[in-house]
Amino acid sequence: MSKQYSVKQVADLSGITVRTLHHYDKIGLLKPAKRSQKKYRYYDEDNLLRLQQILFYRELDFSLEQTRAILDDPVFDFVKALQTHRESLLQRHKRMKQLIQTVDQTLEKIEGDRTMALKDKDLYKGFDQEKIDRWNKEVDEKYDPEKVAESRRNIGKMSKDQFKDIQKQGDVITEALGQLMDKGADAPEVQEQIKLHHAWIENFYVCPAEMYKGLGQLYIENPEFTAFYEKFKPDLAAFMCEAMGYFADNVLKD
Amino acid sequence: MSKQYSVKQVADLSGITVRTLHHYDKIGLLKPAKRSQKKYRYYDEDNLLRLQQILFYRELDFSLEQTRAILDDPVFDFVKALQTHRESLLQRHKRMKQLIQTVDQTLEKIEGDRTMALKDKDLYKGFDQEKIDRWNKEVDEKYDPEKVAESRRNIGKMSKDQFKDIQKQGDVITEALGQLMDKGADAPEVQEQIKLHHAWIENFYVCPAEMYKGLGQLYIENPEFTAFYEKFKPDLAAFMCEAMGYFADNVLKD
DNA sequence: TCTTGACCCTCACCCGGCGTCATAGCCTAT
DNA sequence: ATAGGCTATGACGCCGGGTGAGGGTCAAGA
Repeated sequence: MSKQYSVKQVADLSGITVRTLHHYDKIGLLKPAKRSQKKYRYYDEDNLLRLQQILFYRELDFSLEQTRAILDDPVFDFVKALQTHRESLLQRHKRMKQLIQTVDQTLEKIEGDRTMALKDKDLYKGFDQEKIDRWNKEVDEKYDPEKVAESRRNIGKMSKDQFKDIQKQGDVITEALGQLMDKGADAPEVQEQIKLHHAWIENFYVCPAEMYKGLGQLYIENPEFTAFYEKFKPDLAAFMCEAMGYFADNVLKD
Repeated sequence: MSKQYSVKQVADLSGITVRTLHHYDKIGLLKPAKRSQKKYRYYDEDNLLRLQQILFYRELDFSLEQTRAILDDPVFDFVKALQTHRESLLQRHKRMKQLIQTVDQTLEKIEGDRTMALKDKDLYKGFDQEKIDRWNKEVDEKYDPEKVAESRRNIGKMSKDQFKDIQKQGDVITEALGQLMDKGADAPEVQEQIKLHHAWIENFYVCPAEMYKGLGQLYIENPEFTAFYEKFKPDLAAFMCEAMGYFADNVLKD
């Protein structure tokens, strides 16, 4: 009599979960060799072999149904199944490439918007292109990559509740700024809120003066952002941009 | 008052289904601007704009939840969302490449098995490598690509019932051969079943003598196939291989 | 012998992104 | 009035399991 294995043992040996074994049993993909009186599942060596094959095809992204078809009758077009599958993989591979390109283009466009804001709008006469380039470099080098990476990880780890909280905080600040639009962008009340806003932004990334200015420009250059702020109040985006510029120049002024 | 659009109109304009609009409404991703007394949904231009953005992110394979987060608060890390997403796309892209390579290797290995069967096993002394190569070419050219492609399409179109029927036919034939293992591989009864087997194989692909021989070899060389036939009877794979060889030489003999 | 803790079972709901009914109400044209 | 084309809601289904709940089983130690 050959060895027999419990669900847990098989799970541990193969690195899948017990639940998955239950699932494979239920859908008839891998039935245990024996069931004890008490309904315990016991697997034999053949079962393990079959499981290996199942996992092999799973690795290759075959569906469980396809896998079953192949294992139960490999003659039925084993090679062609592989070839067909290869085709579909190739398809998806191409798609991924396209998606990445599109994302890249979008990123470039946004980055372009920001640079444009700095370059063409003639708002920063004191900074020539060389300085801007140097600043870009500095941001890359100065803000310790480890810290940046860490803050990213933090964001990834944020719970949904934390996420919501922070979103609400942002909304409160924006709302407050909306109420202050009759004041000038340099009014103390406004600047107080902007200070909060800047602190809020720094929840997400280190944001020195020039970057904060750039962000303000982005608010009026990029429709996504503009639309968002217009929902609070008409022209809020422009107002914020101005207030943020003032704050960057007079308070942050790195 | 700006124009308003019914579900159907929006669906037709944007190329998605009405159901999808219902779904987006339910999950709060895209709420219609108005609901009539009778609960009919009416969308306005802003809704259409938002839908465009939703579809943009959908194109990029963002989840609806991510999309909602981005559209409802683009400030919350719009750029980083893109970058993170780019990472995950890149990951998947790499994975696809790997999968394709693995499939290719598997295909090569199988092809290798078959070639080995023809080349090393010294079973075909009459055919030198050159002839084998020529045969490979001929198969590629002779069997009208259109027909091959068509048969592939047919297999793809096969209903599940047809599929099952054909699988059963194959099992019946194999079973019958299992019962005949006490006869010689060249016995008339055996050869009769093998004839059926060959006809059955040609359901899937044109299978001239040499290919049929190769297939027989594959049955004993490739564990997938061997295991399958061993489940019917021990040594059935070897028996079939022999009988198939005999049939190829004496009946098909292209 | 009894208890503990690790293991096992089944049942059943959950995720995403909708497709696909079923059932019923509404609107318009003939 | 009747047909057909639109609309609504609600519920189940798909895939590949995750994640319990609620209860039974087993071996080892006190």
